[in-house]
Amino acid sequence: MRVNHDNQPDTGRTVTEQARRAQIIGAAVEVIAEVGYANASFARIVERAGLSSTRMISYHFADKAELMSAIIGTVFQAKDEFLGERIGGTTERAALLRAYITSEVEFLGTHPDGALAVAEICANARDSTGTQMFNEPVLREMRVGRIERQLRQGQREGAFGEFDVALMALTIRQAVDGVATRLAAEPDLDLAHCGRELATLFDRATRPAA
Amino acid sequence: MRVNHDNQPDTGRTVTEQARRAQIIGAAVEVIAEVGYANASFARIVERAGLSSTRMISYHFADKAELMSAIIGTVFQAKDEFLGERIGGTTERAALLRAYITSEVEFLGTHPDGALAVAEICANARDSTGTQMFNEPVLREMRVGRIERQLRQGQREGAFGEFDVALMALTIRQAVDGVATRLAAEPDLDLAHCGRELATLFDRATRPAA
Amino acid sequence: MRVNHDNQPDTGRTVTEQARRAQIIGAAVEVIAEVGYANASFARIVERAGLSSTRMISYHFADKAELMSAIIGTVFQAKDEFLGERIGGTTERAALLRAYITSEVEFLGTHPDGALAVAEICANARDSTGTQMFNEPVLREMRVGRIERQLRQGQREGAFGEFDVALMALTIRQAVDGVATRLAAEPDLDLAHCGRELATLFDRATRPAA
Amino acid sequence: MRVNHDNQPDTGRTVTEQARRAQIIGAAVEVIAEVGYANASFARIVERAGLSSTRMISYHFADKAELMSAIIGTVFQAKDEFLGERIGGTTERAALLRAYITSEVEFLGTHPDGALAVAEICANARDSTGTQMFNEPVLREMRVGRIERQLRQGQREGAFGEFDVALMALTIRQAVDGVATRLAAEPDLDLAHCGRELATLFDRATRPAA
DNA sequence: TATGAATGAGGATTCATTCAT
DNA sequence: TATGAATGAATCCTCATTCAT
Repeated sequence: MRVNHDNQPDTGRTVTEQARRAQIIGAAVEVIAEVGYANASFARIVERAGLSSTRMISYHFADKAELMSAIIGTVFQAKDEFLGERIGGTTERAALLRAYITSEVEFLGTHPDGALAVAEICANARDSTGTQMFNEPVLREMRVGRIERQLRQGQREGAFGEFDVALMALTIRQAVDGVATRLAAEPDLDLAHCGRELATLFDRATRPAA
Repeated sequence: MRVNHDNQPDTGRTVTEQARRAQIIGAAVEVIAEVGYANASFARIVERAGLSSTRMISYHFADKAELMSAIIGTVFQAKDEFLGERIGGTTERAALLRAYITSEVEFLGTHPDGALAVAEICANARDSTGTQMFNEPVLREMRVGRIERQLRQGQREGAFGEFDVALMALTIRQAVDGVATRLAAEPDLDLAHCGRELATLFDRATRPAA
Repeated sequence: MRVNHDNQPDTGRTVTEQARRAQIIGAAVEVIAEVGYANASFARIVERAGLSSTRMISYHFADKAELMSAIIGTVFQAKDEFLGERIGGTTERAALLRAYITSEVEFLGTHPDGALAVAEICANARDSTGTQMFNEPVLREMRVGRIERQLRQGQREGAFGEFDVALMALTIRQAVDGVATRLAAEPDLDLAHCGRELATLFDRATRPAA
Repeated sequence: MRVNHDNQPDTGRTVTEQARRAQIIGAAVEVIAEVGYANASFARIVERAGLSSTRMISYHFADKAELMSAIIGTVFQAKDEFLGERIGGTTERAALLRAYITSEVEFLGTHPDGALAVAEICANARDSTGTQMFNEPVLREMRVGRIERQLRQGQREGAFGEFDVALMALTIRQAVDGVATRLAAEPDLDLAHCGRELATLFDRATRPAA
């Protein structure tokens, strides 16, 4: 039996182990995106992954919470790379916000299941007693930490007007998640258009008073 | 055994029946708001309602879907009344939008559980096979129908600038739902402030180009 | 509340009472024929009858067993009349047997649901502990009493050859019930043909040795 | 959790798995024979099998339908072997029919529960909506396929007279099933006698016209 | 003659998880 | 590194029946 299930990066894991985890994570992402968090049972996930028994999941992940954490970690890493490539050099605050929003939406096109799965997990992940799997501060940092810092810095520099940063950040996050959900129901959705529209929306909303 | 469970208004229901349904709906709303849709089992609901067995729910509602529909109906009716009183006479488009948004947020203060429960249901309500309980058009009409119509009319009248109406409406809805969720984690949240902030945010975002 | 539920003929019952019982019996017959004895719940029966609650059944019949008895009584009465008209004057033993079999099969055409329902009830009617609702001698008399007497009398008179009367009677009963079942799956079945074939079959089987 | 429940022969199953399935099948057969199909709940079956919870059945069989299929498969395999040994070399058509019928009845003596259980399942197996578990053609092949082929071939060769093959086959099947039922109520029934009687009955019924 | 309201027991099935090898 | 075997608790829902009016 494996000991030391943990949520660290793949330190100390063999290649096989990493591959199995990736396989399970991939299947779980697809299943969650398809049937929703509540119906994403271990049974459905192993079926999708082509594995023989749910025992495989329990073997590679300590419990459901760890699997969910691993999914979030995987998707966030992919998103960080994706955003890094697109936002990298941008320094001007307003341009940065535009770039951030369009990139987030663009990311939905390359990882539609991943983005949706993470949104589902964040919105629903609780254990059977109803208590959140991730505590509020962690959840908040994951969802809006980066945006909040950007907005706050922009305000400090005078690039943005006055507004409640936390609320603006939450609204941006919710807007992107909303597009992710809509994309699932409407696969032909024009994401580039959505990105531009949202960017313009929040550009207007954050612009300093004339 | 009761027959003819249906989702119609209380036509043809006795007072007792209506009272029991209201009691169950109330308990269900609280439970969903507290532990989330996925953990809102019949067992938890009857416990909260102080009833003897889950049989009581099955007796008064055909199935879980009908209970959820009834919850949505109840909350929407309350919200419609609430909004009606606050928006009633307003005719000017921009003021109407402001009033709509602040009223929606204000409603979260009077019915925090109801608003949260409806958001949870809309986001999660699927049967055990993973297929949505309410089909996409119905769901959409419930969530953003009213806002879309307001925005479209305002654009026609020149009160608003150019933007993708569907996307703007979705963003507004998601923003309000986001506040509902945050309110659950942070009961002291200043809703009046949130309402004003959101109203200003979307006022700026929809204003015609100077 | 009604007292004196009993399985007697309609003595002492008002016209309304009789009508309600007939309505319920009719619905029950249809439901049993359609979904089988095991799935013929009170709920399905009242739904078919267009009544408001299963309470109606419990009110007019002491319990499920009495309802089943009433169904059997009703169908048997109809069948007795039907057979009486067709067999009435026949005295010659072999002709009587032919007439009996063809009439039984012909009856399936006029009361397909009734015949099937009775067969289902006889085969399946047990309470929840698994013990038969009707005891063996009663059941046997209902199913093969008449045929056995005819066969025995015919043997005594030398009109038939030697065979085990009980077994022959059972085989005839089972044959007719088999046709009833097949008719349900194959509504266009040529019953007149089936009747002639079965009559010939058992004519040959019972004929005295040459 | 086990995946890949299927109704195939024991290919790919471990010995333990096969043993457990056999244990459950055996218990189910006894229970069905004793209390009838409708009352043969998972609870009763595990109790009879001496297992701890109904979960054991759900673990080894996908659902009730698969358990029923497995029972039918098991009993049919036993019967095929049994009939094979007794009928094997027989080529003459009339003798073959006699041998078939007597062997079928003799089989009731060695597997009274199995034969009765299969008859119960065939007659009653429907899901909760009332629709048959096995479709008509499959059911028919199981019950009368073999007899029909024998009769048809015999007619072609002139060993039998004229009659409706399907109806004769059905009557034979129903006759044997009738004996199985009667045996349950009357355990001392002389099966050898019954077999001879039925064989004679159908010999007379199928014999070519003099 | 009817019905509204309620009930306790039981139905099959699914859940994530654990033991032992 | 993997897996076969098992499990207790929980899921929603349906059953025929009873109480009180």
